[in-house]
Amino acid sequence: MTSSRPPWRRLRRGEIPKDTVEFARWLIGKVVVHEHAAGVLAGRIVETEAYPPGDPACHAYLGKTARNASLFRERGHCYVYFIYGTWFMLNVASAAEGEGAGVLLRAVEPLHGIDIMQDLRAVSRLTDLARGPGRLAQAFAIERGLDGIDMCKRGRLWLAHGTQPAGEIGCSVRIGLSKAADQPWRFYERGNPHVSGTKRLNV
DNA sequence: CGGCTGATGATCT
DNA sequence: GATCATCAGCCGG
Repeated sequence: MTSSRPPWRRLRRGEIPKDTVEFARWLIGKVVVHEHAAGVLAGRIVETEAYPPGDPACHAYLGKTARNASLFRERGHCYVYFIYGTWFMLNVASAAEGEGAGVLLRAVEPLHGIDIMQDLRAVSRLTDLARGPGRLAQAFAIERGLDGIDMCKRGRLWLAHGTQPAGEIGCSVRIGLSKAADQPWRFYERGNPHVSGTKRLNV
């Protein structure tokens, strides 16, 4: 691609499903774009997890704080947080203003800016670039400064429709939780090698 | 391939 | 002081 504008069609807030779990499923096959200083980074979303209102595992569950404030914004805003002393996680708020819920982007298939992602991650294998939420954030140069951005508007970080529709979508329990670990709120594109998790979760 | 473990720092109690 | 929506590296089968 040259210097022209990225080709993907931006998501409108009005077309986002209002139900968080439905939204997580719907996001499979959509595209996330970061207009980074080094160039445009884009990937096709292949794995998500829903953290709906009232879910004990949702960061909004215990109420609004400085860290999780973005989760309480209108659906479509991003929520970036730092965890395990090393990793950022990229989420999309999924509820009405003030309600508090979100969808974690767990893995993408790199589409554009792959050479930049390889520099950011220091790995060359395509399937190691953004398979897992921490890796995704690293490959996409996601950091604190991006927290709260409206991903339905023109800007540094936004969501778009894919050019390739989602394939068959699988569902499993969420990964890495101690609370509400039995809810089937993880979604992934079946057979896609960029999906994280163990073999038995990806049936 | 699956299972385990140490690293690492912000956040909240 | 505990917890944490993880990862890379290592080990055994």
